Amino acid sequence: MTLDAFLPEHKRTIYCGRIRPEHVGKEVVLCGWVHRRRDHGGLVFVDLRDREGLVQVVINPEGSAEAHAKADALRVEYVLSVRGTVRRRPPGTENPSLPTGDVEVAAATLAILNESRPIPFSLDEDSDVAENVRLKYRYLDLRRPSIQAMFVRRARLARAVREYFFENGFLEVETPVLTKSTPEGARDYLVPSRVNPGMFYALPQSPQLFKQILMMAGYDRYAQIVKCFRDEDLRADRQPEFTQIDVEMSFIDRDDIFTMMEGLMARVFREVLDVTVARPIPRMGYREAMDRFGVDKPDTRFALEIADYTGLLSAAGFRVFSEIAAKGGVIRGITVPGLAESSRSELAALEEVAKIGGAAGLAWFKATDKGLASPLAKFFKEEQLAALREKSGAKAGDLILVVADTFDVACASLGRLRLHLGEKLGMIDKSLYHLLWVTDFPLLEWDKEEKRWSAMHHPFTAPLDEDLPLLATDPGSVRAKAYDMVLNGSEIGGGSIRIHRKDVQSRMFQLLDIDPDAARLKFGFLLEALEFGAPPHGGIAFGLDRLAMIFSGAKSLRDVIAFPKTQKATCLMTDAPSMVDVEQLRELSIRVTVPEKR
RNA sequence: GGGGUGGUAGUUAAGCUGGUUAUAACGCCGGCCUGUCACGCCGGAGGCCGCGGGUUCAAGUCCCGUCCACCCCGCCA
Repeated sequence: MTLDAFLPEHKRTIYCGRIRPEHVGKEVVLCGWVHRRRDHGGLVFVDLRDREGLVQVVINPEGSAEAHAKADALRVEYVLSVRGTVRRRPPGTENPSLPTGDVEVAAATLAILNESRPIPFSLDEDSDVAENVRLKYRYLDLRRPSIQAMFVRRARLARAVREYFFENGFLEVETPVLTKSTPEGARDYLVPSRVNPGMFYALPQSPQLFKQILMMAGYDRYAQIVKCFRDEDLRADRQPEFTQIDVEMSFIDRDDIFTMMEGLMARVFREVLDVTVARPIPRMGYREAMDRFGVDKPDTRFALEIADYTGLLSAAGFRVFSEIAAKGGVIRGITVPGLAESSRSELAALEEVAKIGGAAGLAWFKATDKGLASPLAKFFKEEQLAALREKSGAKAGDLILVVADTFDVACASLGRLRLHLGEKLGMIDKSLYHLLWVTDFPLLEWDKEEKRWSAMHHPFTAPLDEDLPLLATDPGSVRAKAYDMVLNGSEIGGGSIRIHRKDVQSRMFQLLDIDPDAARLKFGFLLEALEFGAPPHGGIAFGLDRLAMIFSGAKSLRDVIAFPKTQKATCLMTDAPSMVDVEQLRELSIRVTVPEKR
């Protein structure tokens, strides 16, 4: 078949999805894809689709014999330009499920600008297609209206962010993508330097050091929407390249960051979702979050909080419990409403959930009219059981689930169990958006494998002033001026007030067991900059992709990234990564040590 | 590195304890059809059952290995 050339008269005058009764009588030119064709032999209906939606085009042999002759060849996803007149649909043929359903376009001329092979999967919204197929033909998947809606929303989000920072006097400064590999943190993506054989750049895990340097350079308020790269294993909410809303400010303390960022949240929630954010956003200490919810990013849309029974259940009775308590462990539990009738297998399933968090087992107590029923009941005194029931607040019909283990394991297991049950029992109101600041994170955490302290946030995070003396005596209990923003149980941002004094920074490196020579080699420029008048400063970075994901109700980051990577960090559309020419490698002074497959 | 789920036509799935020619729906191709909108009606084509090996008279089905996709743990300052 011969295709029509794209002539000036084929240029669009209006989007398909924008046509309304107010356009009745007007001549329009539409450009779009054939979403569906209904050929009645005589009359042909074509649903023409573009970015803004779809509209029904009617091709009548009596109206335009030429257009009708062409219509016979039309297939799904052919690209058309249609000139025609908007008219009201005959009474009784309106389609109320379509925004354009009261009108249709009567085609006068029709240009077939391109044809399409039969598409490998249906673009219908209700068709459920395997993700690997969708990702291979990502350009087709991206045509789906619901996917396009996500990218429209994401673009609106990014625009709101830029406008907010612009209005508040922030400067957008670009930072390098080819930069220096730094120790600590995630694995780097490396880029070989051809002109410096044997040497490598790293792609930034974040522009952390550059934004701090910008503060030292006097740029005061910086914000950038920027790509970051981390070579770690993927998850539904983790991609190797992702986008941060990166922010840094000078001459500020934590409250200034909170206030400014609460303004940002209010702005984007208003612009993207038309939701009002209640300010100030609640704050919770890290320790409280762990105690009450078992995680540092609590979903506060529902209760089901964790209670501590260490004192209560370790005293005499059950030896497993008392031994764990004696070793410094904890005995904690959650009280689940209405689950006392759970079967053996249902309880076993809950135990499996707890085990993912590391728990060795899950104890349970069923609250009845008479008291607490449990295989463990015989190990405890009547008063203990009564006290447990009292403290748990369990009513008849409720189920108390108990984990006894180290603090970390108990938190991980019960936190996971809590989310699992909250979801399963429909305790989460999905229409809610709960924002929360989590503050006072530990400065350091003990790295069991390397047997040394490592920075929980990053090595440039300032300790709380009142905890400074503890640096020498009890580093593990030092809290940091670090904070995360949590939305519905998801970490959407995190930051800190930075160290701006060289002596404190040097002590930090000392604690982290980074010797002065190594520190100079890796961060020499930062340490030196600290000697030339570094202002007090701090900042934060938000995960733009994660925000877009939550705003769209997506289950995976891949849904809100136009060209995402698979779990093995490959791109099914381009087939990246791939082998390169030997000559390319020679130029880069690189030899590959992987044996060739077959 | 580890645990789990899945892989059968272009797509989505069925195929039980191994047993004639591997089913269905949608899509595709041909024909008919002037008010449909998941249009309808008639006819047709379409398969390396992910890949490799094994057990067996016989494997889509059982066993071993492997690849791919997804979820999770570790990892992610």
